[in-house]
Amino acid sequence: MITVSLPDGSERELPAGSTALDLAASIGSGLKKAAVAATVNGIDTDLTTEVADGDVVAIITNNTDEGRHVLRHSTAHVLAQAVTLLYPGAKFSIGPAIENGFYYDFDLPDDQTFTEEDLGTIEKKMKEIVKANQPFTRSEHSMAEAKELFADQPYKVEIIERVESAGADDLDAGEVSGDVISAYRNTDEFVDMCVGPHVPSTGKLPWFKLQKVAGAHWRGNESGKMLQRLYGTAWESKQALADHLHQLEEAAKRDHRKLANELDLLSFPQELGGGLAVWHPKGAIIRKLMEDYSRLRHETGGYEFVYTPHLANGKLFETSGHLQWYADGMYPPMEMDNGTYYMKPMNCPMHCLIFKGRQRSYRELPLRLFELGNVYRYERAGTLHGLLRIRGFTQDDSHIYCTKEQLADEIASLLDFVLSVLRAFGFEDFTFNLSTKDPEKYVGSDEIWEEATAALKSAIESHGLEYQVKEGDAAFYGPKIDIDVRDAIGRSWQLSTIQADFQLPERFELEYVGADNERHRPIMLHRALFGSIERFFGVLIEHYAGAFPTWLSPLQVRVLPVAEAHEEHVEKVVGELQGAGVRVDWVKADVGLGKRIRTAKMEKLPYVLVVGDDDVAANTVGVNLRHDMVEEGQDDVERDVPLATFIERFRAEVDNAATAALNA
RNA sequence: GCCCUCUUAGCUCAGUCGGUAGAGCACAGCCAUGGUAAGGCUGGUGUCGUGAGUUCGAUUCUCACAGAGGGCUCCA
Repeated sequence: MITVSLPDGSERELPAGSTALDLAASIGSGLKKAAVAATVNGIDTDLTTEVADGDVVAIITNNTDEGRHVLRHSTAHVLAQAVTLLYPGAKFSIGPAIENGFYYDFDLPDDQTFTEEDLGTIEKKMKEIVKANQPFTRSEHSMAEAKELFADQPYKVEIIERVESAGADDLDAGEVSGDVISAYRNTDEFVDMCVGPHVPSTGKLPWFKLQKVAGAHWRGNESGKMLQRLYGTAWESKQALADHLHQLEEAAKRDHRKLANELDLLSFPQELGGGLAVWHPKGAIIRKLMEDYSRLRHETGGYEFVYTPHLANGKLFETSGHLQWYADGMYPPMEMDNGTYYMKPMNCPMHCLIFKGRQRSYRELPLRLFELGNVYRYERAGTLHGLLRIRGFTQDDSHIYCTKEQLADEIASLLDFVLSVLRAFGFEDFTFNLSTKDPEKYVGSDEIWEEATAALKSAIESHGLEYQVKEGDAAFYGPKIDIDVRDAIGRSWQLSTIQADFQLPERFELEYVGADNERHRPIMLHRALFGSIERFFGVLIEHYAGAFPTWLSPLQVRVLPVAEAHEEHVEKVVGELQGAGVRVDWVKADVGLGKRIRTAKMEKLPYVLVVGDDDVAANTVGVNLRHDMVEEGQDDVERDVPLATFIERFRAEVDNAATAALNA
């Protein structure tokens, strides 16, 4: 007998030669069923591994993140086997588990490609493999043996050779670890190189679904061969799979492109060109509110407003360096009789010209220039994505020129500012990323990088905020803080950015006169809170699922007369609401009330007021709230509310939202 | 830019194995005058993304281009 200890500290006796799976079975049949792998003395391993006397063993179950990772990875092997059966000669490269699922990259013979229809066939073949309950059998090999074993899988051989030459990287990590190559065999024909662990057999993997076919460059390199990637999702139970698929459907319903169209907010006319939007009246109301709010905050926040043109002489972008580094991302030149002009991809060079417009004193610093600046970037066709990646957009852009000594304070107050603005739009959950110097690509002295990075860091820390450091992720011109927000359904979006810049002040030879009467070079901060108005609006649509809070709703109230006889009175009600600053309309009673209510609901209006005989008599309204505004246990309809009472409540709600936003 | 897919009425989509097209919603007219999520009847609606090729004939097949979707790469 041997004795192993469990994570809770308890010990268990088992016959010698027992496996981790035997241990699970000895604890309970439920555990045996849920077990997918084990951790023995801190190392993840297969359930079929024998445990030894004194081992510390934890069973990994399928309803944990770790367990799902194992079953997703195992499902990827099933996918690879199915593809090799259906497409003889198919080469497979890598197939890791990812968040919520897995993928596998293939290179099909004779330039064959997968289409969406093939997914069904492949899925069917995978189900057969699951039904056959094939074992995952681990074996270990020397490099030479492994190359022999995978002789007809060139991508695997390439990985082995990279390991041999000690050049393996993160991309290879799922395939190989250490000097010994491990492989998992399902059948006589199918074996895949993999570090494991895996489930004991394919029968453990029934709850998966193939989702999409995509292209992917070999080794994530744009010049690498284009492989065919299949994505799938896999879960521990039928319910978990169904829940996940349901969640995806819910997310799809929030898609800002779909909602922008349905709610008539904006569109991307084909005639306009890719990645360019036109804002319709309803979208424009929201945009104007966002801009008004932003301007108000900047006005009270110590910023000076500037305006700069949409295009500029190319010489400006030579000075700024944009033409040197980002010409590909700019709209092509316009040759004029007095020079070559470009659409501006950024506002900073022009703000630098304003700084440089006259001699500056340290007494003016920090100088904060603000502009809602329209910029144009020729994003590559394949990267466009609704409002989230667009070619013409508006930055709530500011450039702050300050002294080295002012940097830390400036950044700290910026963080307060950013958070308060984001909170006004309903975001509560933030993640901070500090990007540090890329040792391969940077300008400026090491000292100034260190100082600025320390300033950014201490600003975050002094706010008691959690953050992640992204080593080497900074732009070449300075370190930065990016702020991700979490939306209503838990997705994360990068919005705000605060970037130090040591480059542009040099290139534009910006100077101020210090207290010492000497000339000094200022430090420049770039920062955007929304990031771009367009992108922020896209995220906002998805965050609220199109049901904007009342203060942002394009139309806040709709009044519905029950019958024609009430229309005259309704016009008076509407007039009174308009007088109270409500964005309101009304609809004639020539279709059924139920139908008109339904239409208003589909338009996601916060308030629908119904006016009938009683209301005309008593100057009241029936108040119908949008679903998400109804509080727990409250009825969504309240009858006989005096109009004055409704207006009072409405003003309290909207004014609160606006003032709360301002005071946040 | 690269791989796969797609583009038909205002919207969502069906369809034509090559003979110029349909549904629901929306819209218009008439009827119904109705207190909280689709009242009834009738009707109109299309350069079938753009251009070229093959063909007696192309919305359908081929190619190019544009736009979109899913990915890869990229994102100052």
